[in-house]
Amino acid sequence: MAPVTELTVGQVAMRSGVAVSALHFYEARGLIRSHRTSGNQRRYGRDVLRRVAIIRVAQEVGISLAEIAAALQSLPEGRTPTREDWNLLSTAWRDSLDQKISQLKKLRDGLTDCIGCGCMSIDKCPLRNKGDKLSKQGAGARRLLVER
Amino acid sequence: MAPVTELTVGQVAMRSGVAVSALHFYEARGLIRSHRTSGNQRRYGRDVLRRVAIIRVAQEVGISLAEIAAALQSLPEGRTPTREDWNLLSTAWRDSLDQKISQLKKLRDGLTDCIGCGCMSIDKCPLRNKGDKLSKQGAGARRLLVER
DNA sequence: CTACAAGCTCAACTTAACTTGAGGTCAAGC
DNA sequence: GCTTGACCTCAAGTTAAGTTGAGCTTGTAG
Repeated sequence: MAPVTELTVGQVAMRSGVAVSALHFYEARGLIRSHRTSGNQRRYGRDVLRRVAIIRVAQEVGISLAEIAAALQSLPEGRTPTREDWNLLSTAWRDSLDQKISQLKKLRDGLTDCIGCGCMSIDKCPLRNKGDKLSKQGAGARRLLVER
Repeated sequence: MAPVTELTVGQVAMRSGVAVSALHFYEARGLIRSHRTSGNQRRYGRDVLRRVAIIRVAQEVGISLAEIAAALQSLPEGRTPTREDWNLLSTAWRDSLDQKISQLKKLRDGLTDCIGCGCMSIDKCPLRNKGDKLSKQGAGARRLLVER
């Protein structure tokens, strides 16, 4: 099949809403890839748009570029991702996303519970109690957070 | 009523799992507060533990200290928060938390949908389509993200 | 009463994630 | 064929969120 139109860095920037400098940066970090024209300018395949979309959404919810990069490793470098490729990425991420979602819910509902239960002491707080298992199993850190 | 035991910075650090330096930092940023002994040492009320718990949980899900500080403004400085105080904080945050949760779900399920629908082009991706309303309403930025 | 762990302040360093700027190249329109 | 906007590289600056270290003070246990 005829190659779909390639995109310049400026076009990707415009379409994805990400600065050119950020795209350069992502490329340096291995999150996206381009090839070069004879004049050394970057050209991107269309799949870069979806990659950037995922990068931004993931970042927005507090996932670091390093983690995103790791997850994106499961996508192929050379070609447009297939259904199977997405499947790999999705399952690789599902756990950590589920975990983050449950943590957010806990924060949201935990606050509500604190109101409902009327507890004034941190020691009896339902938000706190979730972590108590943890506090017995290791150093002081991480309690109060959802179990990992 | 007799004042509940106050905590030193070291005790708060141990019980909350946060470094002493971080507590100093949070205080400098107005996220927590202490009073001083005659010897200029910090003393914290017990409510600081819950504050720190909330700070850490919120940070863990990608909320910045600035946002957390803003939310914590609704908690009283001088006394242990009442049910009413928590209520204010909770409702102030609920929207942004709900929004983040839905964004995370969109990321998680969006990936799955991409697999399910088999779409290979960003232009037809369900993850993408959510943002299309936005792309018509302003600059290029922010599309692909959940609407705010 | 003295040793020494725990505190204090302030400045400087660190990492992540970019942005800005300088100085130079490419390519599309007139 | 040249001008002008888009690109290129590389270095340095920026903001957030802390950490580390130096130099000095406090408070508690023996």
